[in-house]
Amino acid sequence: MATTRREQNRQAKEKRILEAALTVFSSAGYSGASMDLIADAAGVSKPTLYQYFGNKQALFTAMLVPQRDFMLQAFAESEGKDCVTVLYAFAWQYADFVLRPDILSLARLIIGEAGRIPGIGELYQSVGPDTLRAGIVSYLREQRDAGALRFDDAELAAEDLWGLILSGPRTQALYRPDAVPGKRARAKYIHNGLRVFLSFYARTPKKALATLDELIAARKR
Amino acid sequence: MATTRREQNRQAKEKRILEAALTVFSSAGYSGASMDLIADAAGVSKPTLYQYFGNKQALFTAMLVPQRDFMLQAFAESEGKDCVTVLYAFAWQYADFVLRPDILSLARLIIGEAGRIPGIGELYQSVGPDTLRAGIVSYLREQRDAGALRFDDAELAAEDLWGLILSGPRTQALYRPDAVPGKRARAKYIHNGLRVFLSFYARTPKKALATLDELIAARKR
Amino acid sequence: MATTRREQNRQAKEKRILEAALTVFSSAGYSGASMDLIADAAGVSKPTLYQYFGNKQALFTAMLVPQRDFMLQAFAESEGKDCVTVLYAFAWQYADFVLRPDILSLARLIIGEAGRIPGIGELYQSVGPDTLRAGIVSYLREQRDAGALRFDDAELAAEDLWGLILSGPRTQALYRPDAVPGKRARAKYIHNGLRVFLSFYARTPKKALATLDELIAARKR
Amino acid sequence: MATTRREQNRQAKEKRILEAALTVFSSAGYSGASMDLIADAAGVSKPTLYQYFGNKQALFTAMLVPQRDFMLQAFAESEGKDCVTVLYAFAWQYADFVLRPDILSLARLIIGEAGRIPGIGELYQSVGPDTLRAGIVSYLREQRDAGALRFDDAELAAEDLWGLILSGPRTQALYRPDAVPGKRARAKYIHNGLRVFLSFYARTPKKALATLDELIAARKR
DNA sequence: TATGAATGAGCATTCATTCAT
DNA sequence: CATGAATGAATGCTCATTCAT
Repeated sequence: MATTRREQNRQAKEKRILEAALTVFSSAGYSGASMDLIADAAGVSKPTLYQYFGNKQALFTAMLVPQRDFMLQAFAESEGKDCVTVLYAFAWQYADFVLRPDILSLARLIIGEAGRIPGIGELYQSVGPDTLRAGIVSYLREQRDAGALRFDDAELAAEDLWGLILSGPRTQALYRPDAVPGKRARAKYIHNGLRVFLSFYARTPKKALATLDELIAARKR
Repeated sequence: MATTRREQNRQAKEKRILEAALTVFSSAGYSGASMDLIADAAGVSKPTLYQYFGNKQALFTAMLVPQRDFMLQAFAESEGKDCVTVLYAFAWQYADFVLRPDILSLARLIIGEAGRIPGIGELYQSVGPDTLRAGIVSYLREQRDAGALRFDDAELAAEDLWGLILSGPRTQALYRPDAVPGKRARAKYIHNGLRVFLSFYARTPKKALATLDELIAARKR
Repeated sequence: MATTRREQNRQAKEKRILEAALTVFSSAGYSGASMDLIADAAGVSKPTLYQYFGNKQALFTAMLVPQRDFMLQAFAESEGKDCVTVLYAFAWQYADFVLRPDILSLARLIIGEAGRIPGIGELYQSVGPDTLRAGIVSYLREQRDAGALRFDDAELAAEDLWGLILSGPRTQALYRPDAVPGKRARAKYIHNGLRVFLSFYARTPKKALATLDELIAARKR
Repeated sequence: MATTRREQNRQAKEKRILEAALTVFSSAGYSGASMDLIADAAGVSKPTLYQYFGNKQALFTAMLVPQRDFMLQAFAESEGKDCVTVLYAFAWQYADFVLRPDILSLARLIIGEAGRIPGIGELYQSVGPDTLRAGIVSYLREQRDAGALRFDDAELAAEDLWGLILSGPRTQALYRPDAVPGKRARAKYIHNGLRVFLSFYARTPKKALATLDELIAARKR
C-alpha cells in the first residue's frame, strides 16, 4: 500500500547498485574500482550512483550494510541438541560460510582498506567476528551452567574454539584465493580443533570425545 | 671486489627506492599509491623507477623480497633450554613481531591485493607463516623425539599453537589498526593459549603447566 | 478580477524563482550558477524552472526584467526646487544607489557576460545609464531653457556630470567589491564634481558655487 | 648562453599557454573556460597545463601578469612639449588603448570575476587605472609646479580628467562589445572633456582652449 | 646514466536538460 | 501542474608510462 511503484523501483535499483558495488569493489579494491565500472555493472548511469549515494566512499560503506545484515542473519539459529553435536554443526556451518569466495573477497577488501577508511574495520568486525562470537559465548555459558563445559572466561574459550578450528584455513584462504582449503582440509582442522577444545574444556572429556568420534564417523558415511 | 663504486651507488639507490615503495604502498595501497609519490619519497625521478623496475607491479613485487628476507631472518635462532621456556619465549617474540604496525600494514596490503596480483599471497605466505611454521614444526618434532611432547601430526600441532596464541589478537589487529592489542591482551592470549596447548600436547602436562606458571610469575616481577 | 488563485500562485512562484536566480547568478556568475542551486534557493523543483523559463539563458534574461523595472522606478521623481539643490540631491541619490552591493553585483554579472549573451548589455544599459541619463538630460534642458545652465549638447553635459561625479568611485567599486567607496569618499567626488560641472555649465557660476557650498555645509551639520 | 634549448622551449610553451589562456578566458569567462579548451588552443596536452601552472585559478592569475606588464609599459613615455599638447596626445593614446577589443574583453572578465576570485581586482586596478593614474598625477603636478595648471588635489584632478574623457565611452564599451565607440565618438568625448578640464584647471584657460582648438583643427586635416 | 618534459587515458564529480508519473 | 528520477556530456584533475636530452 504504502509502497508505490516508484518506491519499489527505487528500492530495486538501489539493490542492484549495491550488488554491483559489492562485486566491483571486491574484485578491484576500493581505489581500483571506478564509478564507471560500478555504474555499468549496475546498469545505471553514473549520475544515478551519485544521486543515490552521494560519493564513492558513501557508496562503499553503504554497500557493507546489507552484507552485515546478511551475516547477522546467517548465524541466528542454534539447535537444542547435545553440546558436542551443536559445536560440531556450528563448526562446519561457520567454516563453510567464512571460506565462501565472496565472503573472503569482502574480507580481503575490508582488511586492505582498514588502514585508510576509518571505522570500516570496526563496522565489519562488530558484525562478523564480534556478533558471531557473542552467540558462541552465550552458548558456551549456557553449557557451562548446564554442566557440560568448564572455564572461567567464556570469551577466551570462544576465541580458542575459533582459533583451533579456523585460524589455519582462513589465514591460508586470505592469502591465497586460489588455494582455499577444501572439505578434506576443513575436516582435518575441525576434527582436530574440537578434539583439543573438548579435551580442555569439556567436564567429561572422554565422553565428549567419544561423541565427537561418532559424529565424525557418521559424517564419513 | 666485483662491486665498483657505480654498482654500490646503484644498489644504494635501489634500496632507497624499495624502502620508499614499502612506505608508500603500505600506507596508500597498491592502486592508491602513485609512482610520483614513490619517486618523491625515494628522492629519484620517475623514469629512474621505470629503469630500475620496469613498471608498477614489478616494483611492488620487488619490494616484497627484502621484506621476506627480513622475516626469514627474524626467527632464525632458537635456544637450547627447556621446551616450555622456548615456547614461551617464542610466543612473545612472535607476537611482538607480528603485531608491529609496519608488519601489520604490509600484511593488510598483501591480503588486500592477494586477489588481484597473482603469486603475491604465495610469496608472502611461503615466508611468513610457512617458513616460520616450518621452524616451529621441526622444533616440535625435536621435542617429541626428546620425549617432551606427543602428537601424530606436527604441522597440525603447530597450527594449534599459532591459533591458540595469536589468532585472536592478530585478527583484531588486521581489522582495527588503531586498536592493536597491547602487552596485557597479548599476555592473556599467550598464557591461556600455552596452557591449553601444553595440557593437550605435553607428555607431562602438570609439570609443563607448573613451569609455565613460573615463567608467567617471573615475567610479572 | 481576471487573476484567479491559480494565476496568483503562479505569479508568486515566478517571482520567487526570479529572486533566487538574481541571488545565485549574482554571486556565482552565469556559468558558475547551476540550475540545481537556483531551484533549491527558490524552493521549487528543477523541471519547474524549465517549465517557467525554458532554459538557463532565458531564465537569466528574464531575471533582468524586474531589475530593470525596479531601476526605472528608482529615479522617477524630481523636485521643483533650485537647480543646484536638485543636482546635489540627485548626485547623492544616484551614488548611493549605484554603489549598493546588490546593484554592483548585478552590474559585474552583466558586464562579465556582456560579451557572450547577446542583448544583455543593451537591455541593461537601456535602463541603467540610458534611461537615467534621459531623465537627467531632460532636466538639464529644462534648466537651460529656464536660464540656469548653458550648453549646446545636453547629452554631453549629462555625461560630464556622471563622469565627474561617479566614474571614479564606481570603477573602483566594480573592481574591488570589498573596497566600495564610503560616505566620505563619495562626498569628495560629488562635491568636487559638481564644482567643476557648475563652473563650466552654470550661467552664473559664482552664485551656483555659493549655493553648493551652502548645501555642503548644511550636510556636515 | 645560460638559456639552453630546453629552457627556451619551455619559455616558448609557457608563453603559448598564457596566450591561449588569455584568449579562452576572455571569450568564455572563468567558469565557462575549460582546461581542455585552453590546452587545445595552446597546442599542448592537459597535463602539461597542470605541470606548468598547477591548477585553473593559478593559470588564471598567471595569465594576468604579462597583461599587467604590457599595460605598465604601454604608457611609459611622455613628451616634453606643451601641456595641452601632451594631454591631448595622452587622451587619444589612452582612449585607443582602453577601447581595444582585447583590453575590453579582459576588463569584462576581471570585473565579472572580481566578486569571486579574491585579489584579482586589486591586481588589475593596481596596474591599469592606478599605475596609469599615478603617471598622470605626477605629470599634472609637474605642470602645476611649472605654472600651467592649478589645483589642490592632483589625484582628484586626474580622476576628473579620466571621468570627462573616458567614462562615457568606456562604460558603453563594457556593456556593449558590439557597439564600441569609434573615432568620431571618441573625438567628441575627448574634445569636450578636455575643454571642460582646461576651463577649470588651466592657469590661463583662454590660451589653453585656443591651443586645444588648434590641435583639433590640425587633427581634422 | 638520470631526468625534465610530455601525454593518452582515466578518475570522481557535476551540469543542463528531459521524461514518466 | 509539479516533481522524482534519470542521463549524456562535460569538468578539473591525476595516473602510469615514455621520449629526448
